Amino acid sequence: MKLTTRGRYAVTAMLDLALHGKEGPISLADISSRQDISLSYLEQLFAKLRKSNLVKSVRGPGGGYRLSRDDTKINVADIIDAVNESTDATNCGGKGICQNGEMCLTHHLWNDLSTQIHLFLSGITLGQLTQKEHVQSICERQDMEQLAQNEERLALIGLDSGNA
Amino acid sequence: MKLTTRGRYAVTAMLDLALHGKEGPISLADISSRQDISLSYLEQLFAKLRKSNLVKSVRGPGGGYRLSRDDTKINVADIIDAVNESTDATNCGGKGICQNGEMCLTHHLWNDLSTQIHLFLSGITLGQLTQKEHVQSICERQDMEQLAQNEERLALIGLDSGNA
DNA sequence: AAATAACCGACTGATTTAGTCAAGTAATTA
DNA sequence: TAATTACTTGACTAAATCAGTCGGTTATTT
Ligand code: FES
Ligand code: FES
Repeated sequence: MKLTTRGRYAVTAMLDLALHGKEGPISLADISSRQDISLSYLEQLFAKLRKSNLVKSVRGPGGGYRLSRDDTKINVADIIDAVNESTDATNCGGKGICQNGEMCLTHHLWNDLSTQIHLFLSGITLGQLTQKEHVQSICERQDMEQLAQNEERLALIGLDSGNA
Repeated sequence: MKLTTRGRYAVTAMLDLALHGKEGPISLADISSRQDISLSYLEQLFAKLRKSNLVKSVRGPGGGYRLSRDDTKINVADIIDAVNESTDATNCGGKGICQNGEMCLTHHLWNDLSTQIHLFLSGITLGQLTQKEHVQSICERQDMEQLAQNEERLALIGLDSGNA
């Protein structure tokens, strides 16, 4: 079992995609500004997500990423697996060979924990998450913040071109 | 959420203690040989377990460690916490302040996962584990192996003193 | 006194994380 | 077709963490 910022970022970014990608692809720059995740790091993560067939990319201006299937068909465990963070809690990878070929004392315990975690995470789809009202309210807040940032940026550009 | 060899070793060692410590303290050397865990590393782990009041130590010859309370009163989550591997899956430590002070999109998800994991692990006591028949059979196997090793060792010592 | 076993702190090599950087490739649009 | 935009790829890095070692100290028993 491993759950670090990487897996959390991946799920967050995918949820952002599910929330905003209803029409047309979303650029990583957008996700980066809304979710405060480094653009370069997102690129790394989306390379893996694409290899696992969870997203499709569209190049060129106006391009970006879209989910490769319906958001009700993508669950959280899928995403975590895709970025190489397993939900397996055993040391042996489920093989029961910890103690030079033999099974260690606690193998069954970690195995049970693994199935527990996997059941939970694979039972939650992006579609379900988008329906939760706390997710929707946070999403709205983030949209507002991004809008404000854009206006600031535009104002700055206006000043710059005025001065230049 | 973090679960590495450290937490697994700690639980394994504590279970070994529950299984063998019915009468008298058990030395770390014993646990080390039965469970194939480095003695020095065990010392490190037991320092933490002692600080968390899960074990009591007895110094001197014949000394070792014993559980500081009944094995039905110690659960797996206790042990994992003691060696600094938390069962918390959030990034913010449950505070909801991931995104510069505000709550991130996926906070609730990780929070739910955390309670899920904690419920599971805190519901399993060492006492329960010692009752499981697969644990008992592995325990027997390990006892046999240790016995065999000791005999080998004694035989070697016998030869050595014969030659010296 | 000698043996035993816990205690302590510093140290290490290897791995992993989170993140950056720079060069490249593909698709639009003017 | 040229310029632009945005994804793609791979190499690189600083910092953190892990698993484990080592040497020495203290307490207890025989
Ligand atoms: S965790 Fe599977 S054998 Fe130890
Ligand atoms: S995990 Fe709690 S706010 Fe992000």
